[in-house]
Amino acid sequence: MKESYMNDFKEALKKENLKFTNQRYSILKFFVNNDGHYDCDDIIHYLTKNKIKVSKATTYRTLDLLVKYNFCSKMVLDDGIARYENKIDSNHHDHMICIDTGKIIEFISPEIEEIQENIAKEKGYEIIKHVHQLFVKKISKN
Amino acid sequence: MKESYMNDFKEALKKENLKFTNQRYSILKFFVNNDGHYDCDDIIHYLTKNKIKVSKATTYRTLDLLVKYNFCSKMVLDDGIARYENKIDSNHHDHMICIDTGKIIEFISPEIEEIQENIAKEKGYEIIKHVHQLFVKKISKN
DNA sequence: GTCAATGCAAATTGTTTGCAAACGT
DNA sequence: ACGTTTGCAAACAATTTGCATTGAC
Repeated sequence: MKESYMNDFKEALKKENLKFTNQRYSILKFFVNNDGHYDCDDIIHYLTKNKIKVSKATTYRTLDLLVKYNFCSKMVLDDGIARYENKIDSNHHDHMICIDTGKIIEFISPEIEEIQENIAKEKGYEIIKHVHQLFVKKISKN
Repeated sequence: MKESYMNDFKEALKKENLKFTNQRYSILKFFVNNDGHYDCDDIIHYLTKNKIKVSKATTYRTLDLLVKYNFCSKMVLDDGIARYENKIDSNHHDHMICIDTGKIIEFISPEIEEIQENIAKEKGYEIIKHVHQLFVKKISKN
């Protein structure tokens, strides 16, 4: 299970008629090794620090591919910056974002998942993906 | 109730030491008269058609103000474009977005609202705002 | 008349694209 | 050797900002 993503990745590349390159591989591995939410620059800085040369252009092009094949997911907050996170062997979850610290906490609620499925179904739709973010503040103890 | 937003608006302006101008007023009125989700250009086109001159700069500056004082809300989808909608005397709701047509359907679920409140509370947080979007596709009848 | 608001155009920022050089097969 | 990928720099698009002019009070 730990290695199967490599085969999946190679299959995805084949399906798109793309070649296996060090940059593509390194970006994929970045997500396997790093849990959390990163923007394009985060990824480039990390890879550069690890002596892997990769440009913005290639990073964005690869991220699109990874999103398309469900290796990671994209989210855009109100600041307009796209952030990406690992989706490989990580279960689905949603996000609580602390508006003071920026800390991101993951949560999952099967009840909510079920209710929203039903809401969509009632209107004649099926859910392809969803975004559920709670912007929160620590409760003060006063 | 229909007019109270004007007083609220004037109070907000006073609180920010800002003047009541035709541009600010017109953008506020735009939201009162138009239900739906609009980006900056939509608003400018509408106002221009109605013989009101307003620039991008002013529109963005005013939208920030309206969001800050809860006259409207901002949402940014994966395309990175900010869309705004009326929040005055319109009840809270979330969004289903058809990925084929772009159509936006509103929904509300008190159960979900309650569950998410509890999730936040359990982690010691209170919800300031939230984003809940279902990206959907029409169910085909095959 | 004073100081803030506006509109314009320039600047900024995140992302995308065209193209010559480098790389995978 | 071939066609693809890369990195760079230029192009783009949404948003923000600086500044001279206009407008609210």
